[in-house]
Amino acid sequence: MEPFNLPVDTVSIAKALLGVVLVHETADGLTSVRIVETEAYPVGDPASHAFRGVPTARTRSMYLRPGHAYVYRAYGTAWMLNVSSEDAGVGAGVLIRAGAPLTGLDIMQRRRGQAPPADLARGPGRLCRAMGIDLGCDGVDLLAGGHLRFEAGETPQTILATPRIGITKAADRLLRFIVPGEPSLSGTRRLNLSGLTV
DNA sequence: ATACTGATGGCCT
DNA sequence: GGCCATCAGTATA
Repeated sequence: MEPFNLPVDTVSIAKALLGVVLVHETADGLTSVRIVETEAYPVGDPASHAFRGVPTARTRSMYLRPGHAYVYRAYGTAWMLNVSSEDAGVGAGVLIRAGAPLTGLDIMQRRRGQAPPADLARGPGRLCRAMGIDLGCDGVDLLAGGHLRFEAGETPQTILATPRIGITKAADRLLRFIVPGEPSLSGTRRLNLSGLTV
């Protein structure tokens, strides 16, 4: 297993995670995706669950040192996977918004129902659903080589920063990071800039 | 193709 | 009681 390290700064982690392989081994088998879309929720960000700076029962994992899973439920139906950032005791994180499926496509399809391969982990809720990630994964050290873990992947050629999706506060900040052109990018609006689909 | 809506848990004032 | 870091389904074009 490859040694794997992350920077500490939230925005740096959000960029560094693009191209990284996320692996989950469960009783169903092994699934993995290549991360193509992330969002940073830095210290002081009004859109962050840790905005107040005080850990709660839900958000305590955001205060762990970089590389731990913070899993929560959005809108009562979808799980969201985040990666803690900044030093221990500081609340911040990076939302994993989408991945390109690599292995275990059959398992993902069993969990998600019939869907085009590129759509299986397209969106933060779908990614968790496809990979079997739920509250039980909260607090896991993703750098420790366990069942839910990061593995080194191919560094993307280019990274693009865009506004974040689905939030109302600080919506103008360019804290969503994508690998341009990936078919597994989320968002109903797909911009097409001079022939390049982002 | 886009637009709207219901389901639903947990945290907020 | 209101507000979401969402998704799948339905309706309309």
